Amino acid sequence: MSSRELTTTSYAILGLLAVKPWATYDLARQMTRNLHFFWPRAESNLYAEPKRLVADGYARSRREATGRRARTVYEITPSGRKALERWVLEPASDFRLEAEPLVKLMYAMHGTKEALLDHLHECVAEGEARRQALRAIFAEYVAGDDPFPERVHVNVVCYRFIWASATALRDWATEMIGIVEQWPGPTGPADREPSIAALRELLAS
Amino acid sequence: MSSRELTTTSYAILGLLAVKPWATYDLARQMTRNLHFFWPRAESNLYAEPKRLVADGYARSRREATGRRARTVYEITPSGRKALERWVLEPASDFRLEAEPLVKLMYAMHGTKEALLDHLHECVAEGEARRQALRAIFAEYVAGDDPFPERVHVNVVCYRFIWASATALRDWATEMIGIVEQWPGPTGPADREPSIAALRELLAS
DNA sequence: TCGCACATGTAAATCGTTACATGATTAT
DNA sequence: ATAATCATGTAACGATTTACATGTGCGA
Repeated sequence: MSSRELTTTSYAILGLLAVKPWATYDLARQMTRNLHFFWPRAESNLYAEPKRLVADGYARSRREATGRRARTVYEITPSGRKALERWVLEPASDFRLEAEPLVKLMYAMHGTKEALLDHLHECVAEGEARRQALRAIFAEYVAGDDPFPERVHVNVVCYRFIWASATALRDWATEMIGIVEQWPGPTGPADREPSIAALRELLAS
Repeated sequence: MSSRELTTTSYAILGLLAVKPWATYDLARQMTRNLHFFWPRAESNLYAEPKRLVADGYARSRREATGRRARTVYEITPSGRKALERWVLEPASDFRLEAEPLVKLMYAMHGTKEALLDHLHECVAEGEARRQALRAIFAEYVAGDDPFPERVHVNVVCYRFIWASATALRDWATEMIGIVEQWPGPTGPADREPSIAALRELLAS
């Protein structure tokens, strides 16, 4: 009962526990599979978080044996359920995007045109990779293989956002590659007009 | 010369210093105005970072007076310039999105339908707000008011990504509102078919 | 002259990551 | 039998944030 403020990561785990009891490893699996797209956390952190939930009285743990091996299974408590319900009703904090590739792009003039294009190709690859990962998940749903049918509709709402983001990333990068390829170098074209024209077009949209 | 590894935030500041010398406050301004979209950091951190750059020999500081008031102006060193050039050539780390609203959506079934819709409306608002902020910036560029014309083309490449993301966010949330409004409650429709159909459509695209 | 926004930080707390560690299981 | 990878952590470090602190200039 250390009564600290729970973090979003805590609630992410707690939300999983609200569905059913999980072993730590499966919690981590589930997190990296689903929430990783919009709440990425290191695995070690996922192993630590349930312990904190127990310390705060939001979860209970019990030891089980799988074969020769001990595993800890966590289960949500009524108090945990209440905390979760309270939390989802509160307003959420803003989206937060950290995009190092964009920072590098921003300072691309201090590098080479090839490096600039490399970064953009990386963006295309990342967008494409996410779409692939999502395709695999979607296929399971379509095949009826999803473990929690009662959650399908909410999950799909989330997935559609990730899909849209990944697609936007890929398409943007693809278009930018076409443009940058025509620059004489990373310092760009002497003429600012095409860039300004692009902005004018966005303003009109 | 503490020779620690620089962080992305260090390079973000360093990149600004590569353009011209800045006072701390103006650095912070510039960061919140431009880079905040894809590299958000607390202001206090932005005040601390230049000091670290000086300690590492990547920047020099000098005191100036504006009226009665002292201000510290930072300037990049040749060593700093070299570090920056090296950095932009290295591969970038992945995009990282942290979206608490989506986490709350994911566990929306433990709340009310109104809360769910509130979160979605917040998403629309956030997308719209970003578009507005960008519009203001674009207008300056179009009017020819931008301070660093030689950087226009790279900046526009970045802006176009932010614009696309903000638009995708807004459009997704708008569409989801339409769908969720027809649910009987946060536990969603009894029928999973519409959700699955949406996935099928995405798979085909 | 009162208050508010500007301008510039500092100190402490903390969430999270990196790097390591180790036994168990499975494939070759 | 060996290697790989699964499963489960721990400990230390550190970047960043939160909360505080403080003086300045300006508008009403």
